[in-house]
Amino acid sequence: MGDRRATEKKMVTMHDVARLANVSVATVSAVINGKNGVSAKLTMQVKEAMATLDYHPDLIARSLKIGRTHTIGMIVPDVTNPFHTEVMRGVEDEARLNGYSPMLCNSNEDPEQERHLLDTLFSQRVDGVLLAASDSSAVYDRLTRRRFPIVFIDRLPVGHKQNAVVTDNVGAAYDAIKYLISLGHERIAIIAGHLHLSTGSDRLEGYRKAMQEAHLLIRDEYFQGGDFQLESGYRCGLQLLRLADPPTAIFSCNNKMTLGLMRALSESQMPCPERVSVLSFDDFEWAANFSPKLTTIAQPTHEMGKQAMRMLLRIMRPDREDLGVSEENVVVLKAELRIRDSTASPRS
Amino acid sequence: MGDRRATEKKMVTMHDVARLANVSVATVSAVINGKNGVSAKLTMQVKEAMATLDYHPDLIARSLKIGRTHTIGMIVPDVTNPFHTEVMRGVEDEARLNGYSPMLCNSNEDPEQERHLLDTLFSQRVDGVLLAASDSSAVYDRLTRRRFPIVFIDRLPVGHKQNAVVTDNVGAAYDAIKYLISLGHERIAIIAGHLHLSTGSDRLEGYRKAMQEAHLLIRDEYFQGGDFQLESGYRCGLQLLRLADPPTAIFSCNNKMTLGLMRALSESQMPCPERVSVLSFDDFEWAANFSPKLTTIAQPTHEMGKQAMRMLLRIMRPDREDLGVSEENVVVLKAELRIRDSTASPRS
DNA sequence: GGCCTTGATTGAAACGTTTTAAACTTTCGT
DNA sequence: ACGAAAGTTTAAAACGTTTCAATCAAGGCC
Repeated sequence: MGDRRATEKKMVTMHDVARLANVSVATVSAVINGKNGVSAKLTMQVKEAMATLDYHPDLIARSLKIGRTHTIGMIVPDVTNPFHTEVMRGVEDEARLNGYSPMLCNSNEDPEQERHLLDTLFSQRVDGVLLAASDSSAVYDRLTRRRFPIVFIDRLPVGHKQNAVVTDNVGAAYDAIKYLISLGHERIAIIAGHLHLSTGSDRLEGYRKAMQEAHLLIRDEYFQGGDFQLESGYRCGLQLLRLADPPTAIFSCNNKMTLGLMRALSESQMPCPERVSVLSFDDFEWAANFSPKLTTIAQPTHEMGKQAMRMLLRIMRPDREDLGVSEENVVVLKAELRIRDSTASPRS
Repeated sequence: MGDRRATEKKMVTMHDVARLANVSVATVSAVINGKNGVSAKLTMQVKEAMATLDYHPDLIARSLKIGRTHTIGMIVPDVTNPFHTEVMRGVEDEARLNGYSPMLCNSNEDPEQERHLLDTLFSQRVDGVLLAASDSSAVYDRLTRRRFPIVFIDRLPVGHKQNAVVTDNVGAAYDAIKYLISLGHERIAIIAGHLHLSTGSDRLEGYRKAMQEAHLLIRDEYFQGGDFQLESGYRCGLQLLRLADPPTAIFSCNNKMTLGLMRALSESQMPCPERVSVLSFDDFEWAANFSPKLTTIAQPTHEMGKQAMRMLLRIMRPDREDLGVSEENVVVLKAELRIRDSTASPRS
């Protein structure tokens, strides 16, 4: 033990195993991959050799050879948003169950970075990607032209309805607004998200539908365009509260914006729900401990991740002849309204 | 366009580029890697060829050849915990800045799964890993023996103090308890985390130190052992509240357990801070909107991620002769006490 | 015009696997 | 005993890069 170089970093390879087991690399490969046709004796020898050398197969080399990496990419706009990590959990469970490793990436709600991530993932030869989009449709086209396996999750560019698993956003928003109306609200405002994304536009549509059906006026100043980030919720909230004729209820289109909105409310000393009701998309662990406890629309996050991963697995299967069949390939999940203390009848 | 197989999935390779550019693959490789010594003319030809073919280098093949993947693994016990995703953000920023792609994995606070993840990452030949440990020291030894680049982050098995970036947990806990004492509390309980992890034992130690220094009794029944999960916070909370002589203040050792604790409080109709004060480790975006607004210990999450990634980069550098130098290689960051409304003087 | 030097270009050998086809065994029917 | 058939084992050719060493072209110097 004197001549070892300090920086030795040699990996133990199949050849080492083969040598120790007095066997060819082909045989080693065969036992690793569980091929039958290897005698019990050699199998044993190989297994022992692997154990004593603590051999770990080089997945890089294997991937290069077989052309698949058993790795998938998952791009979300914000890892610190519990909604996305919860669906990530669903994805992960289903992925590992099928021998895939997901790699989570963060686009920061930035189309530029999203494109960059897609390029990187592509270069890393992931077998497919799950995408909670931040961009408009351009990217999608580029990839789909290459028949690259991709499944949209939660949000997708408006106009595309393929390979996606999403919540029934218009239905959920519609039900939520109807609930507010049933409480007696008429001056209902909305803090919307990015309108070029399905989550943004669909939730707005649900709002519109419910309002129109109740013959309620949708005032221009009650529509506030946010961007799903905390800061925009705060800004939009202040705008609404400053109005001469402020709304009695506010529908916020995601959890982060709701958080901003609540800050705006408390800074403005505007009691909720006494003076203004708040109803928010996205339930989260903390919602029930909020002050006040938040009425939310809970999406089936874990299920969403699971379903998306399943769809991706289906698409990635090399033996797919089903591409021409043009099944719609869209899974729509139902959301659930969780009524708590942030909503009440107006002027009660 | 009639003879194309439906399942054609041919990647465009360096050879294709070389052929189109009338050049050898070596030249293509040279221009891709920005080596000098390629004429302007050929450089141009190659770049054009790459563009028209929309060539993306195969990182798998490259990795196999050069023996590095420019990928690192990051294992956290719970992706849905905002603390961990915030440090992940720091890691990510620093990693991408240096050309590394982090892959996030979830051990679910399960040593078994953590071991499995480490094996997988190792087989995937990541260049290093960042680990928020769930296991005791065994794993660490195995890896360190192979000189595998690893940096512990936030939490590490007790007894190990190498290659880690952590918060000054004992200091932070000590200050927090001193603050409670200064408010006049004497019956102070703790909901601790896993004691085989540094975050668990160090925070307990800080608590002990402050109590002893103030000559306050540490009653057995005021110590509750949790496991950093929501459920355990709830359970321990109920235990404490049921005591004949309940504490006037509770120190909860992480955000998830605090959430459980708050549920226990509200179910038991125990007003906070009137009857019992709550002080929690881990600040998070929602803490200030909690009911009541939570007094917390805020760790520098983003900074933590950044520093850890930096340390890993240092360790991964192949030209490291500094291993013998045996520098302690531990970064300790200061936390900050954020006083809000969940703490008050007793019986006020 | 020969001879060196310098710089640009390329052929071919790796990297650690999988896989095909060929080369060995053995068994067995005749 | 002989050959066919069946069952094991292996040599060698990929996979798409990088890189070393060798080739080639072009000046520069006497």
